[in-house]
Amino acid sequence: MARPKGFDEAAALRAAMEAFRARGYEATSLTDLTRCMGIQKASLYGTYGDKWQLFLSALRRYEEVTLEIMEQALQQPGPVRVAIRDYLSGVVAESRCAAGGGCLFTTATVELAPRDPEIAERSRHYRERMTGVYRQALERGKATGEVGSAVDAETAAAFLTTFQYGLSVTLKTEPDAATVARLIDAALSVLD
Amino acid sequence: MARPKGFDEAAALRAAMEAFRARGYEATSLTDLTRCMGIQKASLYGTYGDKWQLFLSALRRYEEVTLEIMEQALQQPGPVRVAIRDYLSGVVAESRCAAGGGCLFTTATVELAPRDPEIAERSRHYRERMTGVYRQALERGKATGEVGSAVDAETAAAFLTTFQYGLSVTLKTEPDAATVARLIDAALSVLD
DNA sequence: ACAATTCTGTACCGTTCGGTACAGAATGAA
DNA sequence: TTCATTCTGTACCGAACGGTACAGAATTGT
Repeated sequence: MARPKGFDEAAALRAAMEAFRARGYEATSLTDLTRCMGIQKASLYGTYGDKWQLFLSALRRYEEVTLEIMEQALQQPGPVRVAIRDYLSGVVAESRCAAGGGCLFTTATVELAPRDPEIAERSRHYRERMTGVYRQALERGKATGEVGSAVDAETAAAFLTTFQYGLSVTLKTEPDAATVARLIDAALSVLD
Repeated sequence: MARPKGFDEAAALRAAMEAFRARGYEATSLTDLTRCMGIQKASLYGTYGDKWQLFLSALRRYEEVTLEIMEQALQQPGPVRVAIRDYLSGVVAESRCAAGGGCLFTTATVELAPRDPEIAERSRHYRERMTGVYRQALERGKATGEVGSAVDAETAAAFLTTFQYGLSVTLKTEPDAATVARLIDAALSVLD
């Protein structure tokens, strides 16, 4: 047929995702993207469409990847609180090693949701999925008696989602790991 | 001497602050600013300097205004938990009525802190001041026995600050007041 | 060899951006 | 009045942006 693509589509998309995570949508120029993705403009437009569609693709990928990680972490055997704490610690550590990382949905929500209904809708959808994963874990914890019976799983799950968003903002400027660990423990005391 | 300024400097700055709150720094163009501030470019540059300095001025003003409100709210007589809940409810309500509002520091932190050390520093400073106000209130609550003696005021205060940041992200897409109220109650259970 | 496709690289386009310059009207103090 | 200052309005600048076009090299199947 013809010459095959000379780059890894998934890897390039991952690189774009990292760039958007670090700098947001507007501040990430096409020059930034082509450089960090290791491809030329022509390849970018031919493969992903324009900048906006590339961003949406990165958002979709981020959603799938992070929710997969989250589900796996929270379904870990053992105490649910430990699973949640380890999961959040992992999020923190990952956000720290990826230079200027943080949650892509936090960035997208703050920067774009107020002026773009599609982003607002995707943001809502992501929040609901996250909350669902938390709720499932909390119900498991209530069944084993580990989580207090007075705790409403849906409310506590929504709380943890909101706390995680707050954490991703905090991580932009707070570098002290011990402080962050204490924050997580404080949040988990809601489950008493 | 000469013709006096024909507009209210403070009011114009407040208008700029609202614009930045709603759309962030990059997405707020000079055209947006001059329109919502009701002045011309020449007046803007003559009075506030360039766009960046105007943003810093808005940030400073936002810091003073919001911390003043927060201090007053948390020093209200009566139970501390009630004061905190009313304060957070007020933040939510205010963010809702100001179209596309939300916390200016949340926006600034997410959008600019990763690439601008000055914003990162100001963001840290603001966080510390907020945490300080919370801590003061919590220590008062511990003195009256209202807040559990097992609660560390500094940690709980930092937690509340982070939660408030999460709340400001949540408010970008979550319009249901009852849901938000439950989130606040859940967060306050940390003080048990 | 040939055709089809994708690559790299560069050049270019229209638009918008932040920022400046300037002309003329308005206003107030000396 | 006169002068200094600030206003409004418009026009303009250089730079950067997203996006397109195109030429030529490279790589595959037929």
